[in-house]
Parts: sequence; structure tokens; C-alpha cells
Amino acid sequence: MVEQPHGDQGLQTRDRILATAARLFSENGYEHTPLSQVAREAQVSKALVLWHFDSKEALFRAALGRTLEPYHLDVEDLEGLDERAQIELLMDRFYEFVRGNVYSVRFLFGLLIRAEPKRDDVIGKVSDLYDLFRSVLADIIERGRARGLFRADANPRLDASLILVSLGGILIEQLMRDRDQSAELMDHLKQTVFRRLIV
Amino acid sequence: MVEQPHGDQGLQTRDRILATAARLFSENGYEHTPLSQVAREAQVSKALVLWHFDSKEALFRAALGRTLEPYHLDVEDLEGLDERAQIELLMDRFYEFVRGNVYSVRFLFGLLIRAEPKRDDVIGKVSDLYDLFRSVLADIIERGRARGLFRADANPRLDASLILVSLGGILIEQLMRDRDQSAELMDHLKQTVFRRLIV
DNA sequence: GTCTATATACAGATAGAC
DNA sequence: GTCTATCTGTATATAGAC
Repeated sequence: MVEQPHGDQGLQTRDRILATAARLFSENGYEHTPLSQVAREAQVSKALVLWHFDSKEALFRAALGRTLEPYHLDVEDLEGLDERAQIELLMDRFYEFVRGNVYSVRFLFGLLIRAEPKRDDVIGKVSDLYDLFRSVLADIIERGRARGLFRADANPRLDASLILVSLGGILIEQLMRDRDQSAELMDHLKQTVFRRLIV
Repeated sequence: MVEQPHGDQGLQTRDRILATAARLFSENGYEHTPLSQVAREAQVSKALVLWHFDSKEALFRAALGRTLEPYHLDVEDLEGLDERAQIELLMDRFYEFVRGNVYSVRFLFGLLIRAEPKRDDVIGKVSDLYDLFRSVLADIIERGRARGLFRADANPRLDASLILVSLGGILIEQLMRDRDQSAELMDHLKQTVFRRLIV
């Protein structure tokens, strides 16, 4: 896509369109968000939306970038904690992130699970994040084992994966069902994890 | 919807339309399945589809019923097995069912996770199945504990829930990612579960 | 019951004035 | 940059012949 030169007014408007699109795509999905709605809620005409972004698909990609911005894994503040506390912190962070980004998580999930258009774009990004999370967890488990804090028969790769899929399962339980027992389940998962890991 | 009287030919055709719709909705979702495609692949006209089913939505509901037919939980053959084997059998059955019904699972999942039309219809059915599965698991754990096979500190309700969400997590991992490590993870989950439960 | 032909609505996208 | 007006395609649904 070619970036036209914009004045201040243009940037402002373009940004408002983008923010509106990101919100609507997150809330209602690509299919259920007509350009007319984006235009209306951004208080511009359809034609202007398509002037800034060449097509609905281009708009989607741009909005996706914005939606994914808060998705990253911050590991800097893990230092100084023992391995158990590190794992616990990561699990809590995952949980809180999901709770704080329900709309976009639901949206991305829909993209990944369905045959929605252009899921290939996002699948790489989310996959990378997932793999990063897992490898960070596995490294922590490995270190804990080397230090003698965790059991010798801990399996860093599989234990990390199991923690992740369990977190994922709690997340979808939370996304799909009314009655939210996720806090209780999180506690129980932690107990189970550490009972398995800790010597 | 009013059921018109049909002759043999009508029933046959109606059934073919229904089967085609169920397959296409499962494969591509409601939004990506125009009536024209249903009609073409069922080798009838669009008008006939709408003669048998009053609207696309009515067709969807009818097809959904058919899609959900294989979704049930058979617990009769659990008798005679000890509690560990019962749990293992249920986990395997869940796993195999998902692998054998990828399309419809993916479809239902999409319905549940997204704001697709009429998800309320299906959510009850799937929710019931989920609750049934969990209560069956919880009962087995409770019995195993009473028998002294499982640890006294086993928590039937939470342990059952954790098994279920972990299974669910493995399932989505399997649905979303290319590299399929689900068999390995299933094994590891079982080990972890029984290490936690067994005395 | 099944068809062809058509009505109606709305989507994404373009043309051209300002 | 931003608009109004319009094009074009395709969707669901209906009318009416057979």
C-alpha cells in the first residue's frame, strides 16, 4: 500500500478511522463490520475510508496491527524471583492480560479458529508469541531443575506446554461460559503445577 | 416452521439439501455459505431450498441439529473398569471425537467464540454436554477417593474441571497450529493427572 | 415439488465535484 | 482530503409457470 503525504488534518482523520475500525473488527469481526459502519462511527464517508485505505482488506490489516500492539511478553521484571515465583508471575500476567483484552482476544481467536480471510497474517504473530511464552516457561523450569528446586524428572518442554494449554483452556472456558470459575481454576492449576514440579 | 406434507421424492431431496447444508456450514461457516452454493452442491435450485426451509436461518437451525447429532457422551461401557481406567477412557474418547469431527468442532467453536447469529441455540446444548462430562469425571474421582484408590485430598469438582480445560486447551492447540504435538501432550496430561490423583 | 425469472437490499468500490 | 452520487456484484427471498 502506498502512503500518500498527509497534512495534520488527514492524519487525525486517518487515525480516527483506524481506531474505529480496530474497535469494530475486534467487537464484531471482519464479516460483521461493513465499511458503512466504520465510516458512520468515525464520522466520515465511506469514500474517505477507501481513500485512506485502498480496500476493506487493507483497512483490516492496518487495524490488525493496531490491535496486536499490546500483545508482547515482558520478561525483564522476572529477575530476582525464584523459579516458582517467576512461573506464577507469568501465569498471572497471562490471565490478567486475557481478562483485560477480552474483545481483541476473542477476535483473534475467531480469526485463528475459523477460516476467516487473511488469518495467515495474524497466525504467525500469535504463534511466535505462543512459542516465546512456552520457551520462556521451559527455560525457567530447566533452571529450577538445575538448581534443585524442581524435581529431577520435570520435563521442561512438556511441562511448559501443558501449563500453556491449561491456561488456554481456562481462557476459552472464560470466554465461552457465563458462570466464571476461572479464578478458582487458576488457583487449582497453580497448585497442581507446583505439586508436580516442586521437590 | 411449518412442515408441509411431502412425498418420497420430496423427503429425499429435502434430506440431500440438509446434508449438504450441514456439511457446508461446518466447513465454511454460516457467513461463507451462500444459499446458491448449497443449492448448487445439492443439485437443486435456490428457490427449492427456500421452499423446504423458509429462510437461510431456518436452514441453519435444521442443519445444526444434524451437526450436533453425534455429540453425546456414552458412559455405559465404563462399568467394570477401575476409576483410573475410566478417566483414561473418557479422555481418550474426547480426544478421538475431536480428531474425528474437526470440521464441526471448529464450526461450533467458531459459533461459540464469535458473535455469530443464533449462537444461543447451540450454546445450551454444548454447555450441557460439557457439564455432563465434568460431572461424570467428578463422580469417578469421588468414587476413586472413597475407594482409597485416589488421594484423600483430591478435589473432585476442581480436578475434573482442570482435566476438562486441559483437554480443551490441547484441542484448540491442535485446531490452530500446524505442528501437532497433541498426542505427546495427551500422554503428559494423563501422567500429570494420575500423579496428582493416585495414592 | 421444482423450476426460471425477478424483486429488493446492501455490500465494496469508483467518479468526479469541491 | 472530503464529499455526494453512482456503479457493480451478489446476497436472500418472492412470484408464478409447470
